[in-house]
Amino acid sequence: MQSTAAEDYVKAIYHHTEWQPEPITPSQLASRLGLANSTVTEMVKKLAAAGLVRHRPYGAVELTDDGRALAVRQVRRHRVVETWLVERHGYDWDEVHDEAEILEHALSDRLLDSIARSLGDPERDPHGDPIPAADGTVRRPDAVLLADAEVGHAGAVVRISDADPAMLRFLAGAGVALDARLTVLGQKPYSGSIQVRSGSTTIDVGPDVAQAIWLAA
Amino acid sequence: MQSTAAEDYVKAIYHHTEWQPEPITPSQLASRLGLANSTVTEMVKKLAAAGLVRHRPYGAVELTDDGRALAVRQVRRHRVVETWLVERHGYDWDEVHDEAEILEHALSDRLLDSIARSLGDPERDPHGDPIPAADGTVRRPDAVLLADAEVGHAGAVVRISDADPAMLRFLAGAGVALDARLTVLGQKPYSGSIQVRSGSTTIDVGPDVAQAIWLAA
DNA sequence: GGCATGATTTCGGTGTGCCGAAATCACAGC
DNA sequence: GCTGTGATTTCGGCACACCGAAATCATGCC
Ligand SMILES: [Mn+2]
Ligand SMILES: [Mn+2]
Ligand SMILES: [Mn+2]
Ligand SMILES: [Mn+2]
Repeated sequence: MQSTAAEDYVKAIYHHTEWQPEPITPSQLASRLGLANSTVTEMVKKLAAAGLVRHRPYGAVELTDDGRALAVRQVRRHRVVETWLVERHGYDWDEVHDEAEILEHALSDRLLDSIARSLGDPERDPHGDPIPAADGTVRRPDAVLLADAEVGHAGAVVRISDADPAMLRFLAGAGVALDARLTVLGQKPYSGSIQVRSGSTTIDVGPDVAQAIWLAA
Repeated sequence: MQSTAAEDYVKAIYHHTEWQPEPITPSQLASRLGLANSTVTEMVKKLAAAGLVRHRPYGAVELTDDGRALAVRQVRRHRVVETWLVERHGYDWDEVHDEAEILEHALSDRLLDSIARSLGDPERDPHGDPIPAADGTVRRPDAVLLADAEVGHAGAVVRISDADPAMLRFLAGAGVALDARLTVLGQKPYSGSIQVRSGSTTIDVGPDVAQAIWLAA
């Protein structure tokens, strides 16, 4: 059991607990992967038999140590590829995900490490997600979700979720990029949106965006 | 019908007629792909239904124009990847084939063309095989198989078959590389081998090698 | 023209990863 | 404690790419 499907499953499970620590349910996993619940149930059973995942019937799904190791490896591959596409091939940060999703399964370890080295062994990808080292080491920066940040909090943008390419294009247009310094000004009453200052301009960001941006703590 | 399997089938068919023009039989195709004859019969039927291949029962298999176009595209991808691995990632010419065999199915056209451009749009791969242009144009150099070359013939090595990695290592050790100038000295009686001069040294090459090296005409 | 032979095709079957519909379960609210 | 509800699992089935064994065919030789 080391198919590209298995790689995507463990990566999705890992991803779910990377920035907030709650185990993932089968239906969450199914919707993240775009698959039917029944498909996920069956595959989870196989992953459990292969020792990559722990799962008691009707419960959540958690990675074993082996599963986590495979996931970390896969996350490294994905993010190295995304970084390479942006740095060396002129892709925008909203264009890299789909290509990386395929390529991550097709590169040998040797080639992937060679690409990483040629990029100077970067520690984060174009969206600020940490790139695990070849030995599996992960360093995650201290960060606060913009939605959870207190009024007055100021800090550099450390990570932006790459889940929605359209949002990434919007943010790039609004001047919000990695390392941009943001200050939380406050809530707009009844609007559900947060006012943020970026340089000399003020932006209103809705709840979706506030759930996608992480600031240095 | 545009699966990685289909891509490999049309590539194998194309390959067979690239340097000598005889149509390929199902069993030749099977042995080249490492598959059972029955598997190939079935797949050829599907390829024919998809318009990539012409085939009457019990006959040979030929590419249609569509099939040829797909094959040329695939050959380009394979050879660009091989070149990239050698030029940019320190692979030896006997190490690139397997990695390219997988990667060729995983790169988008955009990324492949970007890689090709970064290499200066090379016209041949590490083994001297011509790399088709993005528009499908192919230029094959005038060449003679060493086995067919007349005594006294002298010319640069233009192509070496990459089918046998061990042979490639042997040849590299013997100083036979792309563009090396060889002179055919003659046959060794009863040995089945051909004497060749490379620079100041003389080499005896057996029939396998003589079938693998092409000299400028 | 008949026949042996090897190539080719047909046939039944496998493993993987997926699906929708039906059955089952956990749990929250009463 | 019962029950309704939504989540989860089970079940039957499909597409793809593959296999070995059995049947069929084309051909070349007598
Ligand atoms: Mn991504
Ligand atoms: Mn993937
Ligand atoms: Mn291939
Ligand atoms: Mn080659």
